[in-house]
Amino acid sequence: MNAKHPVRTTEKTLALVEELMDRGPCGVTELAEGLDMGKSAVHNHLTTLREHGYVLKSGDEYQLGLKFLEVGGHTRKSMEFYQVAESEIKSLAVETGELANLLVEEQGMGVYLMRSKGDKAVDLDTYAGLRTYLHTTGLGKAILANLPESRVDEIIEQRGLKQETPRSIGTRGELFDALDEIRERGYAIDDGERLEGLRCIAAPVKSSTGEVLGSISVSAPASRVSDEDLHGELAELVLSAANVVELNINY
Amino acid sequence: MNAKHPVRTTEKTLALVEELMDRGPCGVTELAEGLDMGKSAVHNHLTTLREHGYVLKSGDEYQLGLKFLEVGGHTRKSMEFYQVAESEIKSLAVETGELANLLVEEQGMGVYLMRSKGDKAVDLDTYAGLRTYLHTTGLGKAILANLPESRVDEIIEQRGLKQETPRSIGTRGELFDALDEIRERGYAIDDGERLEGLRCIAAPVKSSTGEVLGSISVSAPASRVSDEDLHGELAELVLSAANVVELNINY
DNA sequence: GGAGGCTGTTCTGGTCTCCAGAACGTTTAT
DNA sequence: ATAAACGTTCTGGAGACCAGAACAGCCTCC
Repeated sequence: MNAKHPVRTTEKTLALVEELMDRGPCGVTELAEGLDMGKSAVHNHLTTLREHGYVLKSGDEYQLGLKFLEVGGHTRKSMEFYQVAESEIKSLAVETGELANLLVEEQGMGVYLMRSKGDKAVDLDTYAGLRTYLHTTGLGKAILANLPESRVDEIIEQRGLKQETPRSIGTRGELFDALDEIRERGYAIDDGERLEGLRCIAAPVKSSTGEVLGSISVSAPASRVSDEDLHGELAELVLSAANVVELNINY
Repeated sequence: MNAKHPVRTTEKTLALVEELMDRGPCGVTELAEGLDMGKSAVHNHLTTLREHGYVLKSGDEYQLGLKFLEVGGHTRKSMEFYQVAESEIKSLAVETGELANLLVEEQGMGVYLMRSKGDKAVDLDTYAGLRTYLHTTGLGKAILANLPESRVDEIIEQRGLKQETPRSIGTRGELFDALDEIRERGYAIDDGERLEGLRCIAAPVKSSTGEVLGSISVSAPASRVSDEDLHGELAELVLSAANVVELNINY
């Protein structure tokens, strides 16, 4: 897992990118101080990134460019799972009028592939590409519930069980109990665990070999979703969408 | 513009990323040959990128990870123009039933920020993040028509006037004539210039200071769009959408 | 079955390059 | 005016990147 001979110069470039992402547009000096590097080094990295479209300069400020979106968009587009699920997520958003989401697991984290807003949908601070801990969302738990137990332990080891809110899962035992329940029921729910007042229902998508490919969810404010809705019509719509994706992937 | 002291190691990393994007999942040896580098160097770069989530490994193959989408998605989300235009593009897709697009200029190229499919929409090979030459699309020409003449010349100089199809603009004179017409009319059209049988109508979005922020378009197969539609109802819908975005941006 | 051809990975040290720090040219603030 | 910030350029010595060789697995094929 850990590189035997890491390329330190590349690591500096990546640190610079992260710093720019956190700070937004800013100057050379500020970046150099934040990264504990000399101004000239930061400047050299910035101009190099700029020549390749990864960084932009306006006036005396530098910021990230859309080249990352090009590479990321291309990567996403080449994923069969995304291609197949895209239209289904949109339909789900239209049918429910709420926010529909698509998540995959990567390196022990959940990555949102897309979100689609229905006409009543709440506007969360999620976006395509955002990473989350798997144990803190319904989408993530739906995936964890369909991974081998050993892999789940690996992920706990690697990423920990960060408690984002008082209600989120904090121990291995709690998590495995929750995953058992999800497997039995076929879908996961999140009742304000990530965000107060937000309810969420998520279903896994599995390949013909039983491997989990990702998960699909609908998020809605608790005020609009009763328990009967959640476990009734909403569950049916989400499960049905997941099923359609499964069928289309496996032909 | 050109870096005085480029960081060569970073340039190698970026070349590796591009190579992975072009080839898709592949092994160390193949990459090393394609890049004319030693296997060990490629391996070191790959493991470094992997530790930061930019590259994934499955079996003996390496491929790009979704970290690029995270950075790119974050960059896009932090653009006011995107935030404001997103819902309007979706509405436009629903109203017309066709494919609606959002483009911005960056470093002399057009970058698609998003596309939204209506229920009849054709499925083009565009995706969020894709770069195109500005002079080859209606979206790009709508932007060029609202840039200072000197900037347009800079862009021609930097990017050239690549002729993607026999119908696309090939000389500076042709381009400036086309831009004059667009300024007069208020919107740009593309009648099969980029793709045979595809018609496209695009309008610029300008800030209160008159600076062009990007452009909005609808693409549809020629079989569904008569000349009267194109310059009538469709033009009105696109111009109206652009106008709404302008109003929302300038408050 | 074992030899030979592929992989990806590790190791090494000589060469190339990255970068701290100093100096410069501008702009802003006092 | 003066000072203090900024971004940019320059330099050479310390340091790291990488070609090439060697290793450890796979396969395939007589």
